[in-house]
Amino acid sequence: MATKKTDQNTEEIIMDAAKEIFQQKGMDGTRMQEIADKAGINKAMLHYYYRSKDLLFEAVFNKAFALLAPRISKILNDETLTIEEKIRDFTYNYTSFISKHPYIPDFVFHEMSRNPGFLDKIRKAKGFPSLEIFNRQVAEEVEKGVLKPIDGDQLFINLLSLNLFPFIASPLIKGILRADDKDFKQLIELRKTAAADFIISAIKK
Amino acid sequence: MATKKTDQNTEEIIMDAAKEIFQQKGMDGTRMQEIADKAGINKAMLHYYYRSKDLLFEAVFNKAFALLAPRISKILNDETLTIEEKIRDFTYNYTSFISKHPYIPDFVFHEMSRNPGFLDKIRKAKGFPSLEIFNRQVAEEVEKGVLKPIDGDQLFINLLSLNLFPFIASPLIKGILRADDKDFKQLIELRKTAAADFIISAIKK
DNA sequence: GTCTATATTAAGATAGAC
DNA sequence: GTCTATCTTAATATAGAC
Repeated sequence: MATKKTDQNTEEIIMDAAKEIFQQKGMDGTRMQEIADKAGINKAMLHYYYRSKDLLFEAVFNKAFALLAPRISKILNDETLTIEEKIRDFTYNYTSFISKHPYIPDFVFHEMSRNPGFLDKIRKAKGFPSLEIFNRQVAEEVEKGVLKPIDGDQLFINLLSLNLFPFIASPLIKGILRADDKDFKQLIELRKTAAADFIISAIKK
Repeated sequence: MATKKTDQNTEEIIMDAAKEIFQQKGMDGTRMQEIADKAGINKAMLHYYYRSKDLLFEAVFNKAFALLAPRISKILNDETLTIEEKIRDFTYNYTSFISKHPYIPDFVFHEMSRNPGFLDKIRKAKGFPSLEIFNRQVAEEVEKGVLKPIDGDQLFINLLSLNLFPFIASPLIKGILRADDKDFKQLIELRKTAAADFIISAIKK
Protein backbone atom coordinates (compact mmCIF):
# COMPACT_ATOMS: atom_id res chain seq x y z
CA MET A 1 0.00 0.00 0.00
CA ALA A 2 2.93 2.36 -0.40
CA THR A 3 1.75 5.81 -1.38
CA LYS A 4 5.20 7.31 -1.29
CA LYS A 5 5.60 10.25 -3.59
CA THR A 6 9.06 11.30 -4.65
CA ASP A 7 8.30 14.98 -4.19
CA GLN A 8 7.52 14.53 -0.50
CA ASN A 9 9.99 14.09 2.30
CA THR A 10 9.70 11.18 4.68
CA GLU A 11 8.28 13.22 7.52
CA GLU A 12 5.39 14.37 5.35
CA ILE A 13 4.82 10.90 3.96
CA ILE A 14 4.53 9.57 7.48
CA MET A 15 2.18 12.36 8.50
CA ASP A 16 -0.14 11.70 5.56
CA ALA A 17 -0.25 7.98 6.26
CA ALA A 18 -0.75 8.55 9.99
CA LYS A 19 -3.58 10.98 9.36
CA GLU A 20 -5.43 8.48 7.27
CA ILE A 21 -5.09 5.57 9.68
CA PHE A 22 -5.62 7.50 12.90
CA GLN A 23 -8.65 9.32 11.57
CA GLN A 24 -10.30 6.12 10.45
CA LYS A 25 -9.36 3.88 13.38
CA GLY A 26 -8.72 6.24 16.26
CA MET A 27 -5.79 6.25 18.65
CA ASP A 28 -6.54 2.85 20.18
CA GLY A 29 -7.42 1.11 16.94
CA THR A 30 -4.31 2.21 15.10
CA ARG A 31 -1.19 0.09 14.75
CA MET A 32 2.15 1.73 14.07
CA GLN A 33 2.85 -1.11 11.66
CA GLU A 34 -0.17 -0.17 9.60
CA ILE A 35 0.99 3.41 9.33
CA ALA A 36 4.44 2.24 8.28
CA ASP A 37 2.94 -0.05 5.65
CA LYS A 38 0.78 2.72 4.24
CA ALA A 39 3.76 5.06 4.16
CA GLY A 40 5.86 2.42 2.41
CA ILE A 41 8.58 2.49 5.05
CA ASN A 42 9.32 0.58 8.23
CA LYS A 43 8.29 1.08 11.82
CA ALA A 44 11.65 2.34 13.04
CA MET A 45 11.27 5.44 10.89
CA LEU A 46 8.09 6.44 12.65
CA HIS A 47 9.97 6.56 15.92
CA TYR A 48 12.91 8.29 14.34
CA TYR A 49 10.70 11.18 13.18
CA TYR A 50 7.98 11.28 15.81
CA ARG A 51 9.51 9.59 18.84
CA SER A 52 6.38 7.73 20.01
CA LYS A 53 2.85 6.77 19.03
CA ASP A 54 1.51 9.33 21.48
CA LEU A 55 3.45 12.17 19.89
CA LEU A 56 2.57 11.12 16.37
CA PHE A 57 -1.06 10.94 17.36
CA GLU A 58 -0.90 14.34 18.97
CA ALA A 59 0.51 15.85 15.80
CA VAL A 60 -2.32 14.31 13.77
CA PHE A 61 -4.99 15.38 16.22
CA ASN A 62 -3.74 18.94 16.34
CA LYS A 63 -3.79 19.15 12.56
CA ALA A 64 -7.35 17.84 12.42
CA PHE A 65 -8.49 20.22 15.12
CA ALA A 66 -6.73 23.09 13.42
CA LEU A 67 -8.82 22.39 10.33
CA LEU A 68 -12.11 22.61 12.19
CA ALA A 69 -11.46 25.45 14.59
CA PRO A 70 -10.71 28.44 12.32
CA ARG A 71 -13.85 27.82 10.32
CA ILE A 72 -15.88 27.99 13.50
CA SER A 73 -13.97 30.97 14.86
CA LYS A 74 -14.56 32.80 11.64
CA ILE A 75 -18.33 32.84 11.82
CA LEU A 76 -18.24 33.50 15.52
CA ASN A 77 -15.89 36.48 15.36
CA ASP A 78 -16.96 38.09 12.10
CA GLU A 79 -18.58 41.52 12.53
CA THR A 80 -19.78 42.19 9.00
CA LEU A 81 -22.20 39.40 8.09
CA THR A 82 -25.75 39.09 9.38
CA ILE A 83 -26.74 35.96 11.28
CA GLU A 84 -28.59 34.69 8.25
CA GLU A 85 -25.56 35.20 6.04
CA LYS A 86 -23.33 33.47 8.57
CA ILE A 87 -25.62 30.47 8.74
CA ARG A 88 -25.77 30.10 4.97
CA ASP A 89 -22.03 30.60 4.51
CA PHE A 90 -21.07 28.29 7.29
CA THR A 91 -23.45 25.51 6.30
CA TYR A 92 -22.36 25.54 2.68
CA ASN A 93 -18.65 25.77 3.28
CA TYR A 94 -18.44 23.47 6.27
CA THR A 95 -20.43 20.75 4.58
CA SER A 96 -18.26 21.02 1.47
CA PHE A 97 -15.15 20.80 3.59
CA ILE A 98 -16.25 17.89 5.77
CA SER A 99 -17.39 15.98 2.69
CA LYS A 100 -13.75 15.82 1.74
CA HIS A 101 -12.72 14.67 5.24
CA PRO A 102 -15.70 12.66 6.42
CA TYR A 103 -13.86 10.85 9.22
CA ILE A 104 -12.78 14.02 11.01
CA PRO A 105 -15.90 14.72 13.09
CA ASP A 106 -16.11 11.29 14.68
CA PHE A 107 -12.34 11.27 15.10
CA VAL A 108 -12.15 14.63 16.86
CA PHE A 109 -15.15 14.14 19.11
CA HIS A 110 -14.33 10.56 20.00
CA GLU A 111 -10.77 11.42 20.95
CA MET A 112 -11.81 14.52 22.86
CA SER A 113 -14.17 12.42 24.95
CA ARG A 114 -11.62 9.70 25.44
CA ASN A 115 -8.91 12.04 26.61
CA PRO A 116 -10.11 15.11 28.52
CA GLY A 117 -6.51 16.30 28.71
CA PHE A 118 -6.78 17.50 25.10
CA LEU A 119 -9.27 20.12 26.16
CA ASP A 120 -6.89 21.72 28.61
CA LYS A 121 -4.03 21.60 26.14
CA ILE A 122 -6.07 23.35 23.48
CA ARG A 123 -7.40 25.85 25.97
CA LYS A 124 -3.88 26.68 27.08
CA ALA A 125 -2.43 26.71 23.58
CA LYS A 126 -4.78 29.12 21.88
CA GLY A 127 -8.04 28.95 23.75
CA PHE A 128 -11.43 28.24 22.31
CA PRO A 129 -13.25 30.70 20.10
CA SER A 130 -15.66 32.76 22.14
CA LEU A 131 -19.38 33.12 21.54
CA GLU A 132 -19.37 36.72 22.73
CA ILE A 133 -19.76 38.48 19.40
CA PHE A 134 -22.14 35.89 18.01
CA ASN A 135 -24.37 36.07 21.06
CA ARG A 136 -24.44 39.84 21.04
CA GLN A 137 -25.33 39.85 17.37
CA VAL A 138 -28.15 37.36 17.87
CA ALA A 139 -29.51 39.43 20.75
CA GLU A 140 -29.41 42.56 18.61
CA GLU A 141 -31.25 40.97 15.72
CA VAL A 142 -33.84 39.57 18.09
CA GLU A 143 -34.21 43.03 19.61
CA LYS A 144 -34.65 44.56 16.16
CA GLY A 145 -37.31 42.04 15.29
CA VAL A 146 -35.29 40.39 12.53
CA LEU A 147 -35.14 37.11 14.41
CA LYS A 148 -37.59 35.33 16.67
CA PRO A 149 -36.43 35.12 20.28
CA ILE A 150 -33.66 32.54 20.54
CA ASP A 151 -30.63 31.99 22.71
CA GLY A 152 -27.33 32.38 20.87
CA ASP A 153 -25.79 29.37 22.60
CA GLN A 154 -28.63 27.11 21.55
CA LEU A 155 -28.58 28.44 18.00
CA PHE A 156 -24.87 27.75 17.77
CA ILE A 157 -25.32 24.18 19.00
CA ASN A 158 -28.11 23.66 16.49
CA LEU A 159 -25.92 24.94 13.70
CA LEU A 160 -23.11 22.55 14.54
CA SER A 161 -25.52 19.66 15.11
CA LEU A 162 -27.20 19.94 11.75
CA ASN A 163 -23.91 20.24 9.90
CA LEU A 164 -21.81 17.63 11.65
CA PHE A 165 -24.13 14.91 12.86
CA PRO A 166 -24.95 13.42 9.45
CA PHE A 167 -21.29 12.55 8.97
CA ILE A 168 -20.92 11.00 12.40
CA ALA A 169 -24.07 8.92 11.98
CA SER A 170 -23.66 8.08 8.31
CA PRO A 171 -23.83 4.29 8.76
CA LEU A 172 -27.08 4.51 10.70
CA ILE A 173 -28.55 7.03 8.28
CA LYS A 174 -27.61 4.88 5.32
CA GLY A 175 -29.22 1.92 7.04
CA ILE A 176 -32.51 3.60 7.84
CA LEU A 177 -32.80 5.43 4.52
CA ARG A 178 -31.65 2.38 2.58
CA ALA A 179 -29.14 4.69 0.93
CA ASP A 180 -25.92 3.63 -0.76
CA ASP A 181 -22.82 5.82 -0.95
CA LYS A 182 -24.12 7.63 -3.99
CA ASP A 183 -27.48 8.36 -2.39
CA PHE A 184 -25.77 9.59 0.72
CA LYS A 185 -23.53 11.89 -1.24
CA GLN A 186 -26.54 13.41 -2.90
CA LEU A 187 -28.29 13.82 0.43
CA ILE A 188 -25.28 15.73 1.76
CA GLU A 189 -25.22 17.84 -1.37
CA LEU A 190 -28.81 18.85 -0.70
CA ARG A 191 -28.02 19.71 2.90
CA LYS A 192 -25.53 22.38 1.84
CA THR A 193 -28.53 24.64 1.34
CA ALA A 194 -31.40 22.67 2.93
CA ALA A 195 -29.90 22.66 6.42
CA ALA A 196 -29.41 26.42 6.24
CA ASP A 197 -32.94 26.92 4.94
CA PHE A 198 -34.22 24.86 7.84
CA ILE A 199 -32.41 26.99 10.43
CA ILE A 200 -33.40 30.27 8.81
CA SER A 201 -36.98 29.12 8.65
CA ALA A 202 -36.86 28.36 12.37
CA ILE A 203 -35.50 31.71 13.50
CA LYS A 204 -36.53 34.34 10.96
CA LYS A 205 -39.49 36.48 11.77
CA MET B 1 -13.63 -0.99 42.24
CA ALA B 2 -15.76 -4.06 42.81
CA THR B 3 -19.41 -3.28 42.33
CA LYS B 4 -20.52 -6.82 42.95
CA LYS B 5 -24.00 -7.04 44.32
CA THR B 6 -25.09 -10.16 46.05
CA ASP B 7 -28.45 -10.19 44.31
CA GLN B 8 -26.87 -10.40 40.88
CA ASN B 9 -25.37 -13.45 39.27
CA THR B 10 -21.88 -13.37 37.85
CA GLU B 11 -22.99 -13.15 34.26
CA GLU B 12 -24.97 -9.99 34.96
CA ILE B 13 -22.19 -8.50 37.05
CA ILE B 14 -19.80 -8.98 34.15
CA MET B 15 -22.27 -7.51 31.68
CA ASP B 16 -22.78 -4.37 33.78
CA ALA B 17 -19.05 -3.86 34.18
CA ALA B 18 -18.41 -4.51 30.49
CA LYS B 19 -21.10 -2.05 29.46
CA GLU B 20 -19.55 0.70 31.48
CA ILE B 21 -16.01 0.20 30.25
CA PHE B 22 -16.82 -0.55 26.61
CA GLN B 23 -19.18 2.39 26.33
CA GLN B 24 -16.63 4.80 27.72
CA LYS B 25 -13.52 3.47 26.02
CA GLY B 26 -14.75 1.66 22.94
CA MET B 27 -13.78 -1.80 21.73
CA ASP B 28 -10.15 -0.95 21.07
CA GLY B 29 -9.59 1.09 24.21
CA THR B 30 -11.02 -1.52 26.55
CA ARG B 31 -8.92 -4.02 28.47
CA MET B 32 -10.43 -7.26 29.68
CA GLN B 33 -8.49 -6.77 32.92
CA GLU B 34 -10.27 -3.49 33.55
CA ILE B 35 -13.66 -5.12 33.12
CA ALA B 36 -12.65 -7.90 35.50
CA ASP B 37 -11.46 -5.35 38.07
CA LYS B 38 -14.67 -3.39 37.85
CA ALA B 39 -16.69 -6.58 38.21
CA GLY B 40 -14.62 -7.63 41.18
CA ILE B 41 -13.63 -10.96 39.68
CA ASN B 42 -10.74 -12.22 37.58
CA LYS B 43 -10.17 -12.32 33.85
CA ALA B 44 -10.69 -16.03 33.44
CA MET B 45 -14.34 -15.61 34.37
CA LEU B 46 -14.94 -13.25 31.48
CA HIS B 47 -13.88 -15.96 29.10
CA TYR B 48 -15.80 -18.60 30.97
CA TYR B 49 -19.04 -16.68 30.49
CA TYR B 50 -18.50 -14.85 27.21
CA ARG B 51 -15.82 -16.86 25.45
CA SER B 52 -13.89 -13.89 23.95
CA LYS B 53 -13.56 -10.14 23.99
CA ASP B 54 -15.27 -9.97 20.61
CA LEU B 55 -18.31 -11.84 21.84
CA LEU B 56 -18.54 -9.85 25.05
CA PHE B 57 -18.31 -6.66 23.05
CA GLU B 58 -20.98 -7.83 20.66
CA ALA B 59 -23.33 -8.53 23.55
CA VAL B 60 -22.72 -5.05 24.93
CA PHE B 61 -23.13 -3.38 21.56
CA ASN B 62 -26.36 -5.17 20.83
CA LYS B 63 -27.79 -4.11 24.17
CA ALA B 64 -26.86 -0.49 23.53
CA PHE B 65 -28.32 -0.57 20.06
CA ALA B 66 -31.45 -2.24 21.35
CA LEU B 67 -31.94 0.73 23.67
CA LEU B 68 -31.77 3.28 20.87
CA ALA B 69 -33.64 1.51 18.12
CA PRO B 70 -37.13 0.96 19.57
CA ARG B 71 -37.42 4.60 20.56
CA ILE B 72 -36.70 5.58 16.98
CA SER B 73 -38.96 2.91 15.51
CA LYS B 74 -41.76 4.06 17.72
CA ILE B 75 -41.99 7.57 16.35
CA LEU B 76 -41.43 6.32 12.84
CA ASN B 77 -44.14 3.67 12.90
CA ASP B 78 -46.77 5.33 15.04
CA GLU B 79 -49.99 6.17 13.16
CA THR B 80 -51.83 8.19 15.79
CA LEU B 81 -49.67 11.19 16.63
CA THR B 82 -49.21 14.23 14.41
CA ILE B 83 -45.72 15.15 13.25
CA GLU B 84 -45.61 17.97 15.76
CA GLU B 85 -46.58 15.65 18.59
CA LYS B 86 -44.00 13.11 17.50
CA ILE B 87 -41.27 15.73 17.45
CA ARG B 88 -42.15 16.99 20.93
CA ASP B 89 -42.49 13.51 22.40
CA PHE B 90 -39.34 12.20 20.84
CA THR B 91 -37.20 15.18 21.77
CA TYR B 92 -38.33 15.17 25.36
CA ASN B 93 -38.07 11.45 25.95
CA TYR B 94 -34.94 10.80 23.95
CA THR B 95 -33.04 13.61 25.63
CA SER B 96 -34.16 12.38 29.05
CA PHE B 97 -33.06 8.89 28.19
CA ILE B 98 -29.67 9.79 26.69
CA SER B 99 -28.94 12.06 29.66
CA LYS B 100 -28.83 8.91 31.73
CA HIS B 101 -26.56 7.15 29.22
CA PRO B 102 -24.49 9.97 27.77
CA TYR B 103 -21.76 7.73 26.34
CA ILE B 104 -24.08 5.67 24.17
CA PRO B 105 -24.31 7.92 21.09
CA ASP B 106 -20.55 8.23 20.56
CA PHE B 107 -20.15 4.56 21.39
CA VAL B 108 -22.73 3.33 18.93
CA PHE B 109 -21.75 5.60 16.05
CA HIS B 110 -18.03 5.16 16.53
CA GLU B 111 -18.29 1.39 16.58
CA MET B 112 -20.69 1.31 13.65
CA SER B 113 -18.20 3.31 11.59
CA ARG B 114 -15.30 1.22 12.73
CA ASN B 115 -16.94 -2.05 11.89
CA PRO B 116 -19.31 -1.98 8.90
CA GLY B 117 -20.12 -5.62 9.54
CA PHE B 118 -22.42 -4.56 12.38
CA LEU B 119 -24.74 -2.93 9.89
CA ASP B 120 -25.30 -6.13 7.97
CA LYS B 121 -25.78 -8.11 11.16
CA ILE B 122 -28.42 -5.72 12.41
CA ARG B 123 -30.09 -5.58 9.04
CA LYS B 124 -30.27 -9.35 8.93
CA ALA B 125 -31.32 -9.75 12.55
CA LYS B 126 -34.31 -7.45 12.64
CA GLY B 127 -33.79 -4.88 9.95
CA PHE B 128 -33.80 -1.15 10.37
CA PRO B 129 -36.96 0.78 11.07
CA SER B 130 -38.43 2.15 7.88
CA LEU B 131 -39.23 5.77 7.14
CA GLU B 132 -42.25 4.82 5.05
CA ILE B 133 -45.01 5.83 7.45
CA PHE B 134 -43.17 8.91 8.68
CA ASN B 135 -42.51 10.13 5.15
CA ARG B 136 -46.09 9.56 4.08
CA GLN B 137 -47.34 11.45 7.11
CA VAL B 138 -45.02 14.38 6.45
CA ALA B 139 -46.14 14.51 2.83
CA GLU B 140 -49.79 14.50 3.91
CA GLU B 141 -49.34 17.32 6.39
CA VAL B 142 -47.43 19.33 3.80
CA GLU B 143 -50.24 18.67 1.34
CA LYS B 144 -52.84 19.83 3.87
CA GLY B 145 -50.90 23.00 4.51
CA VAL B 146 -50.09 22.14 8.13
CA LEU B 147 -46.37 22.00 7.41
CA LYS B 148 -44.14 23.97 5.10
CA PRO B 149 -42.71 21.88 2.24
CA ILE B 150 -40.00 19.63 3.62
CA ASP B 151 -38.56 16.23 2.79
CA GLY B 152 -39.29 13.58 5.41
CA ASP B 153 -35.80 12.14 5.19
CA GLN B 154 -34.18 15.48 5.87
CA LEU B 155 -36.58 16.23 8.71
CA PHE B 156 -35.75 12.91 10.32
CA ILE B 157 -32.01 13.57 10.05
CA ASN B 158 -32.51 17.01 11.59
CA LEU B 159 -34.47 15.52 14.44
CA LEU B 160 -31.74 13.01 15.26
CA SER B 161 -29.00 15.61 14.79
CA LEU B 162 -30.46 18.11 17.21
CA ASN B 163 -31.09 15.48 19.83
CA LEU B 164 -27.92 13.42 19.69
CA PHE B 165 -25.13 15.72 18.60
CA PRO B 166 -24.88 17.72 21.86
CA PHE B 167 -23.95 14.54 23.72
CA ILE B 168 -21.36 13.49 21.17
CA ALA B 169 -19.74 16.91 21.12
CA SER B 170 -20.11 17.72 24.80
CA PRO B 171 -16.39 18.37 25.42
CA LEU B 172 -16.21 20.86 22.57
CA ILE B 173 -19.46 22.52 23.56
CA LYS B 174 -18.33 22.83 27.16
CA GLY B 175 -15.08 24.34 25.92
CA ILE B 176 -16.65 26.95 23.67
CA LEU B 177 -19.46 27.85 26.05
CA ARG B 178 -17.12 27.83 29.06
CA ALA B 179 -19.64 25.53 30.67
CA ASP B 180 -18.96 23.15 33.53
CA ASP B 181 -20.88 19.92 34.08
CA LYS B 182 -23.65 21.70 35.92
CA ASP B 183 -24.07 24.31 33.17
CA PHE B 184 -24.11 21.60 30.56
CA LYS B 185 -26.75 19.65 32.41
CA GLN B 186 -28.93 22.72 32.52
CA LEU B 187 -28.37 23.36 28.83
CA ILE B 188 -29.55 19.83 28.05
CA GLU B 189 -32.54 20.30 30.31
CA LEU B 190 -33.52 23.34 28.25
CA ARG B 191 -33.14 21.42 25.02
CA LYS B 192 -35.82 18.93 26.00
CA THR B 193 -38.33 21.54 24.86
CA ALA B 194 -36.16 24.11 23.06
CA ALA B 195 -34.93 21.70 20.39
CA ALA B 196 -38.50 20.67 19.64
CA ASP B 197 -39.64 24.30 19.54
CA PHE B 198 -36.84 25.01 17.10
CA ILE B 199 -37.90 22.23 14.74
CA ILE B 200 -41.59 23.07 14.96
CA SER B 201 -40.82 26.69 14.27
CA ALA B 202 -38.88 25.65 11.18
CA ILE B 203 -41.59 23.49 9.64
CA LYS B 204 -44.96 24.75 10.86
CA LYS B 205 -46.93 26.97 8.58
C1' DG C 1 -17.94 -21.82 39.15
C1' DT C 2 -13.88 -19.67 40.50
C1' DC C 3 -9.16 -19.11 41.05
C1' DT C 4 -3.77 -18.95 39.91
C1' DA C 5 -0.45 -19.65 36.72
C1' DT C 6 1.01 -19.68 32.14
C1' DA C 7 1.01 -19.96 27.07
C1' DT C 8 0.91 -17.16 22.95
C1' DT C 9 0.83 -13.42 20.30
C1' DA C 10 1.14 -8.76 19.21
C1' DA C 11 2.66 -4.00 19.83
C1' DG C 12 5.59 -0.16 20.96
C1' DA C 13 10.12 0.95 21.13
C1' DT C 14 15.25 0.69 20.49
C1' DA C 15 20.14 -1.02 19.09
C1' DG C 16 23.23 -1.19 15.81
C1' DA C 17 24.76 -2.08 10.95
C1' DC C 18 24.98 0.29 6.66
C1' DG D 1 18.36 8.53 7.08
C1' DT D 2 17.06 4.01 6.58
C1' DC D 3 16.99 -0.73 7.41
C1' DT D 4 16.80 -5.53 10.05
C1' DA D 5 16.75 -7.71 14.18
C1' DT D 6 15.52 -7.73 18.82
C1' DC D 7 13.99 -6.24 23.50
C1' DT D 8 10.16 -5.60 26.62
C1' DT D 9 5.77 -5.26 27.94
C1' DA D 10 1.14 -6.01 27.82
C1' DA D 11 -3.08 -8.31 26.26
C1' DT D 12 -6.05 -12.14 24.99
C1' DA D 13 -6.79 -16.56 25.97
C1' DT D 14 -6.41 -21.19 28.12
C1' DA D 15 -4.93 -25.16 31.37
C1' DG D 16 -5.59 -27.18 35.38
C1' DA D 17 -6.15 -27.15 40.52
C1' DC D 18 -9.72 -26.58 43.91
